[in-house]
Amino acid sequence: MTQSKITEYTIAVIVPDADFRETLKMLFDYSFEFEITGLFKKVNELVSSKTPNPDIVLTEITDIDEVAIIKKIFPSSPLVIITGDETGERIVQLFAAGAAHYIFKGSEPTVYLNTLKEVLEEKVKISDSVIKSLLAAKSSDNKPTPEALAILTLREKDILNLLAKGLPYKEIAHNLSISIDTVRRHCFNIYDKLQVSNRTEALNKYFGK
Amino acid sequence: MTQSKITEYTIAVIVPDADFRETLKMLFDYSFEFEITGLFKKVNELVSSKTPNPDIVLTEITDIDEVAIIKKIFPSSPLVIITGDETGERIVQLFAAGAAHYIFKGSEPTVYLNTLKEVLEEKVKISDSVIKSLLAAKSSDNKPTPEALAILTLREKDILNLLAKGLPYKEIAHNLSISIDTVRRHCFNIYDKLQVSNRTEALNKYFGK
DNA sequence: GCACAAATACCACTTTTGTGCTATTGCAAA
DNA sequence: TTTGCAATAGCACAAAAGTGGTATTTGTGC
Repeated sequence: MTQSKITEYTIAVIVPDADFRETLKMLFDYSFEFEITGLFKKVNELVSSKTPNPDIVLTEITDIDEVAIIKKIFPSSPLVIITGDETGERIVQLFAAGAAHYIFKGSEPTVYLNTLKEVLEEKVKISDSVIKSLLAAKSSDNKPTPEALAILTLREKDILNLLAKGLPYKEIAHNLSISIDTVRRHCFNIYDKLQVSNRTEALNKYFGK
Repeated sequence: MTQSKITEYTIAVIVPDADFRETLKMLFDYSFEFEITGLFKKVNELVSSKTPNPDIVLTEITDIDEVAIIKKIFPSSPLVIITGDETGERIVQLFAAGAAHYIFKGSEPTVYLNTLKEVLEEKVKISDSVIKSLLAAKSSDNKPTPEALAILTLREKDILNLLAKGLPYKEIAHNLSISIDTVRRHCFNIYDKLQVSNRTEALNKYFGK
């Protein structure tokens, strides 16, 4: 007596942990809706495989560039990330990298299945424009702190903006048509005022990290 | 001869400025897709009205508390905010208050119509959990460029993150319990891969300026 | 006119970085 | 099994950055 599945979605799973991977395999094997067409430990396994495009991809990988690679291999398959990161520091980047949704690792099996189905049925979707807006909004937080702005002179800000480009003293000097020693002097004064001891720290402090 | 509208969405508009409100009224009156079912100057006008739930709400109000009130009155209607120059923290807060999207005030009429349609048709939506994550992630926002991500090894990324703090070799070495020479080697390899010649340039390239 | 800050400049010195070599170990893919 | 890369480490030298001192010019405010 065979059991026929009603709505069957193909799913690719990339999960490093062996036990967890097996658990997920069982979950999908016993579900009526999903059929695993690819089960991988790491992204590079996926790279060298010739797995056909699944309807959806589920992965525990949270490294941004690896997520990007998965997205490159299956550009049209929605990508769901399993994460234990409660603070969600990386979540923005994960969405930016192409994730469609995410699931907390400790969630119940039904949460996994329901979230995946929701994503597939397009009930939840985040538009690129919204993501862009959010990222843009966040990056424009990188404005100088008021205190820092107040204590630096105009010229010091000029210098700082050139420091931000990674230019060496010599080029800053040439750029502003002043002597290298003057640039050094300005830098020294900047570090002194911001109470830091090198370029990177100064930039972090001035531009808000 | 009457003109029948094809897809007609109901829309509520809350805009303080009289001229602008009239402009929007005209825009929607002449559009085929929207029918204004509520036109208000302020939020308290909306409160005392008995306007039925519209398909979508458009408002110029950017005060977080008032936005929250609108959201309370029409909990199921997506809310689109018209904003002049709001950047940074504020936009994230607007999303947190329940906004589905926003439009810059100076935008072309078609931008208004298209954005509203996008919100309605694409089910553009951000879940609360994502908003919380975004708020939590805040300033610790580093978004490496995909190309840069692909070529750096895990260890090199470790190093880069410490470089970003402005730490000298010595402290990076101590931090990772490896020798200074190894740190120098990693840095050299990083610069080589990113095709830059110092820390600041590397950080700009990797973290997207 | 004088005081003061900002911008300029030079010198000397130390520390940190950046670059070019070589070389070993371990792991994973071909 | 061999090949290749990641990670480790050492050494030497050149280049740049950072720190201290002093000093001149210029413009603004009192």
